[in-house]
Amino acid sequence: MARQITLFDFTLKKEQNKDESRKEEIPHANINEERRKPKEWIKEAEEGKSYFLLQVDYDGKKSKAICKLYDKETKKIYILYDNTGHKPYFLTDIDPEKVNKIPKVVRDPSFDHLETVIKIDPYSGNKIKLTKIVVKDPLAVRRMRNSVPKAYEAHIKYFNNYIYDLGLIPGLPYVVKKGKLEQLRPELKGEEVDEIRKAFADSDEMTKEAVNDWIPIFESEVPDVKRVAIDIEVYTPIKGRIPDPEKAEFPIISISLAGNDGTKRVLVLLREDVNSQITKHDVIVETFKSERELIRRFFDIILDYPIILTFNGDDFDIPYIYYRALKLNFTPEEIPFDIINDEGKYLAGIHIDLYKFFFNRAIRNYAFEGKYNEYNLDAVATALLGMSKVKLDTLISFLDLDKLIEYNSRDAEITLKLTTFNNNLVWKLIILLARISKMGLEELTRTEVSTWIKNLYYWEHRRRNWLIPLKEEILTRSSQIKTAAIIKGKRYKGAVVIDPPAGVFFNVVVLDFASLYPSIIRNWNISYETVDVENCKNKEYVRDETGEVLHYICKDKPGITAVITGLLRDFRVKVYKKKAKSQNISEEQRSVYDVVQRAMKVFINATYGVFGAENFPLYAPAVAESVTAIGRYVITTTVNYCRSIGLQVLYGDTDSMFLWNPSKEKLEEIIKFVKGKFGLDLEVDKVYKFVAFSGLKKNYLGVYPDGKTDIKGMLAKKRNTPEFIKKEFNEVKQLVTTINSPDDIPKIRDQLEYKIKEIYEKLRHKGYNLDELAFRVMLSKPLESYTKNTPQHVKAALQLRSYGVMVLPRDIIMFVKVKSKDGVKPVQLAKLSEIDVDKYIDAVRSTFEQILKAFGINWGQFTTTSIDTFFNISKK
DNA sequence: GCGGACTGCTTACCT
DNA sequence: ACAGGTAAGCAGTCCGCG
Repeated sequence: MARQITLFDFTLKKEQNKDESRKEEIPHANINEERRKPKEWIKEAEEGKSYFLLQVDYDGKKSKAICKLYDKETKKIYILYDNTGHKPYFLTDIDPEKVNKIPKVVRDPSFDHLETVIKIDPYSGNKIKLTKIVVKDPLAVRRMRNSVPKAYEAHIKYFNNYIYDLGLIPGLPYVVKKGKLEQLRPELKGEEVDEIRKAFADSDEMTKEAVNDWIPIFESEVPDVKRVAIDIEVYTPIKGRIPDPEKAEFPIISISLAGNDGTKRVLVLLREDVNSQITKHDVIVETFKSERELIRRFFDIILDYPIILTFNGDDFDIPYIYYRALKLNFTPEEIPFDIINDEGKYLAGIHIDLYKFFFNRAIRNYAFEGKYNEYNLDAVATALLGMSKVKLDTLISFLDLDKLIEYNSRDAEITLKLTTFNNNLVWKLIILLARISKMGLEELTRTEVSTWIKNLYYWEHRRRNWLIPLKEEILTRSSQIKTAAIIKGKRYKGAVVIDPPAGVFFNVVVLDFASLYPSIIRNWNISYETVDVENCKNKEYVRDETGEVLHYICKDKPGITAVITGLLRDFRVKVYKKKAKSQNISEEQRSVYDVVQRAMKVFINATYGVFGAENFPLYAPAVAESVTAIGRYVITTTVNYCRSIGLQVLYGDTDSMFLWNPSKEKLEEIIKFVKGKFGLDLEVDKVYKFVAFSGLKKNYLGVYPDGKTDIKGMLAKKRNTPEFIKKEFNEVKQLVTTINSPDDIPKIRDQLEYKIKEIYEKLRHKGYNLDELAFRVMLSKPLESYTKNTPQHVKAALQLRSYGVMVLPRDIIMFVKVKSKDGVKPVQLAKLSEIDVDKYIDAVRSTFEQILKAFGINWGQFTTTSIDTFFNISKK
């Protein structure tokens, strides 16, 4: 979590040799293996009742898969043990007789039996015979898979394998019939079905077939599952030391709970060391004389909830509670938590750590469009809810109980709200993502988008009875790369960026290709099993913008990636984006459809990228390279066409074109051209009153007719730019938005000049405070890992550490530039008087130059001579 | 011993 | 562990220089 380091963040310098002390501190460090949880935390599901499937797990004691189901009526979670006799297995391409001769397989105590199965080869479409090695427990697969020459589908987690084989979809409603789960389909109105049919009228047969299966995923109701957010506060005698959960050496002084059933509760420990007077609160406050009683009460309350939400609970709250409870002599059987692989497991239901979910890059960029760029609770809540944590000017340990209750309860409230705001947007998003990826909630919220996509594709392979190919088998076909990346260390060439002029241009229309890469994947039938494959009758060559042939695509049958991406894209564009804007339905319904289209966007946009990612199990560099090559070909051809009909293309990046004052007719002409030539949709994305280009790529200020602005890439936008520069730039921006025609520009030039002189003077006179002057840079890794050089923020962090402050990865280091050996000092240790003013003038200069250049002003014109003149005058 | 040209590292952005 | 492209600022190195 990105912490803001405050002056209170001190820790003992002796922390270093903590390894030895740690071992003694954990009395239960080795009992993980034999620790057992005989208590039945969850009841079994009943025959004939309907439930929502939330997750599938493996129960080691019963050696069975278990489904975790939610009942809307009782608001409780139930489990259903597997009744189909499903067992773990993997596949191999040798005959059963040969497998029988491998002792490491057939002599293993967990070996069960062999079967011959028929699968379809994704490349040829032919049926192939394989031997299925069935075992009694999932760990046996790991032991055996290296004993056969080729082991297929041997790296899939058992519970996911179970989901694929039974065709389950987490997040959908099911009814228990004869002990098995049967999907309940939503009822659709006739016109809704018609609308969907229409959207896929021109699609291939394979897609049409699949559409029916996807409808429940998008249309089934999302249940508002009962859940509670929790947050704990721990007493810390030493300033700023973050308590170590495994040691759990300090008492839990307060636990807050906020439920979507209206619960607002704080359990607080009465203490001698602070004022324990408690006045009125809008939450229920329960006080405890002993910490043990407090924790016991906490366990009692949460057992009513099927879902627990935390913010960073995997790394802090849950393990702290767990180890602290053990320390207070709770037996493991009394604690409804367990810590497995750095995850806090809630044994009576499901625990979702929202920190991990909001940190997920795909969620940040595609679902929330970069609305937050720091990932602590305060930053995310401020950006999404407009609500922040209670500000403190002292340590938690010193707060009187009234303030502690207020602080603690706010955190739980915010955490809950992160899932309930905008009609449960985030909750619905999580469920939609679970349905699309076919993953249980706990795994989904803790993994990145490549895992989601992998799971979606594995599930789809199994549905078609396709054999999931080995990584090597894909790479023998689609690993050839033909282009060189511009950036050192990258594997292949990416997108085109057109060099923009510097200047102010009025009436700029931005056209962009609607989901360019996904559309290319769909229209060109791109997939791992269609690019550069042997035995192909119907080939289409992939040419980039230079006309060079890079790869070929096989058109004999639809590619799985093209089908799935195309289906999601068409559902999104033709059905759900429209529904999200429809005036015929309620605001609440519209917001549901907006969530649906956002969830799709995540998968659609990330699909191209994963095929170029080495760790993705279906990694196929030729696939990724084909997509960008076709992208370059498409945009280059279109830009040339624009220019041929007399339009001025000012700028473009990947899939966009900035046109200067185009006529409606010509716009329509281009759109028609693109549709006809490529079958792609080109759309008017934005219309600017004017755009101020700095002359740099990915760097401009666009102003809309109503005065609203878009700033892209400019220094003034970057998080690490000091606040005072951002503030001053903002004022300049306000000035600039008032411009309505080229005639207004000279007046603005004078005002810009004056403004900069003002800043210059204020700097010289130390008119800004240290916080405003601070550069804020994130530490991306542990201090020791900066071995190649020592950047400034690392220097500042080192100073902090030698002063006794703990610094961790993802911390934001605030430092100022000073005239000293290092050239920097952390704000906490700096004085205003030692600021290196010249360095700040440089920073002001580079930030403002980006806008000045657009207005044709040269910094040197008025700074070197005229600023000095200005000062000579003002000094008089 | 020092400065300029250069490369590499790091961070933060854009699509 | 989705991708590549662009920019800024600094760290560090090499080279030349009586």
